[in-house]
Amino acid sequence: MGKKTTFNISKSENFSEWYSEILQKAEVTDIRYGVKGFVVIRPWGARIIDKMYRLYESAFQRTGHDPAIFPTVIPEENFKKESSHVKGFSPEVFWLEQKGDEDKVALRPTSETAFYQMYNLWIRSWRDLPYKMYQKANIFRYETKATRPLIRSREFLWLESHNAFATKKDAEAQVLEDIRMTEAVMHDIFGVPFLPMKRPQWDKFPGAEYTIGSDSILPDGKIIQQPSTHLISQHFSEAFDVKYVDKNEKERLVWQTCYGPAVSRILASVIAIHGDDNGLVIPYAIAPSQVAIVPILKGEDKGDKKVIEFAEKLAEDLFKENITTSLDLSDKRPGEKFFHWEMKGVPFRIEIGGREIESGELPLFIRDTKEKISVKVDGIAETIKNLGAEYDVRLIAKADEFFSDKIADCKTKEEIKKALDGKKIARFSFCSAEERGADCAAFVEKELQARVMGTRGDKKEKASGKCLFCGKKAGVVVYAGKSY
RNA sequence: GGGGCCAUGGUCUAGCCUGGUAUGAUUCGAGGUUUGGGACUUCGCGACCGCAGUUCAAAUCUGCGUGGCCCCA
Repeated sequence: MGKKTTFNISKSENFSEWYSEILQKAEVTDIRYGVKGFVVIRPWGARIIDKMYRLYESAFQRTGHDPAIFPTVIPEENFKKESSHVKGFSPEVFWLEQKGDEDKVALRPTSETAFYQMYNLWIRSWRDLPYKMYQKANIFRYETKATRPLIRSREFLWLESHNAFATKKDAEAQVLEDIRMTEAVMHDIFGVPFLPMKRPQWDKFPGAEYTIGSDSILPDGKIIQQPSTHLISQHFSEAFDVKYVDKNEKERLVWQTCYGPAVSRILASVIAIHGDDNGLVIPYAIAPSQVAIVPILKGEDKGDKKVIEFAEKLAEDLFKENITTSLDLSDKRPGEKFFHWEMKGVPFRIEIGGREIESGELPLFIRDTKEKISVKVDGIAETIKNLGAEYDVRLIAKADEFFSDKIADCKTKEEIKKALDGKKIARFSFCSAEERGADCAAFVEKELQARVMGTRGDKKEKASGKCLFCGKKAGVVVYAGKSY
């Protein structure tokens, strides 16, 4: 076996460089486009993203959301209607100057102010509610901090839902449904573990009553915010005058929520969490190619034609069963092909030579465990599907294990520091997640270079003792970590 | 928000201090020998980030711009 490794850098030793290198080597992205914060997503990455979108969209539709496609630009007037929203987003908006007297327009940094203008027209009666709609969109934010491909780009790919309800209770139930959707898709399919964190008041979405973000962690111990859901209550319905007539013929403002999973950023987590020093490891459910077929060729005169025919038929049969394959007929040597498809993160590899045609047994290599087993040609599609399901269960379990180990309970500042230095998330008692806790949070940032992520959004955790920073009675249990 | 480092064929890299024909590997294309875990070989294509300045002469020195990476807040 060759001594060469695929990467110069190991993921555990230097995640940052490993990440840059894997994106390039596996042809996921290309950073040479030449505009800061904008990257090209190459076919291998685009195919993963395509599958992720399909799965996420089907989850939206199953939960009663309708698709829509809104313009990329937002009129300046709309954008400015909700005051805290303007204030929060203004610094990162790309503005487009138009010709002549036409008003300037914003490249959407999020689309509340696009949707709600129309909701004002579309929502008339209690019969229209709940009103649940989503779109697949490119979003533009002028990030000033260091940009990283997929992790923090100035243009990213996401889905955003904007929902309207008759009551606050209904809206709050939607927030919980959003968290369940994150669990069902991002965790249960893509294998990205997270904590639903209710953001402190000083860190909520501009225009929201409260925000629940899904925080995941990368191998370097840094927190990455994944989908967030927001109860925006009536802040926008007031600004955009989105009203309905209730059963008693009274006009009422709707209660609203919004939710935004960034698919391109989730891909960053997928790559970071599952990948290893041999390259990508992609869950079976979203792998661009689920099986690589490598024919072992020995020369025209030694039956290559039969081997190729056999391999082509196998690819065809698997295709009919909705299993995507890559049949590698290039003239590289087998060993090189093996390494190539491993690096690309294809879950399974099948080798086919004269021996296999004789025996009807195919060697099947499994990417994550790197073991080679033997499978029968008969019923192979079924076998692969079963192995694929097991494959994903294994990846998710491994990711969960990695994640569960990352939360450290801390009783002193020193313990918090130790947790953070050990690339972990610190959990500790804290005075308050309301505005009055902001000073202590600023202290955490300054002294520990960490961000208070918030309190659990899915359950209550009981605080005890005093806040470690101001000494007042602790009211909440918060989580803090180094942030991207 | 502040600071540092860097930019040479597709990729990685030598040369830069001390200005004068740009090094090597890999990739890519063509051929041959090969093919059950990264083969070998011959030939070929291909580069000094942009603009300005200094100079007889700039990859090399200076300034500005653009892009990338890292550290700190």
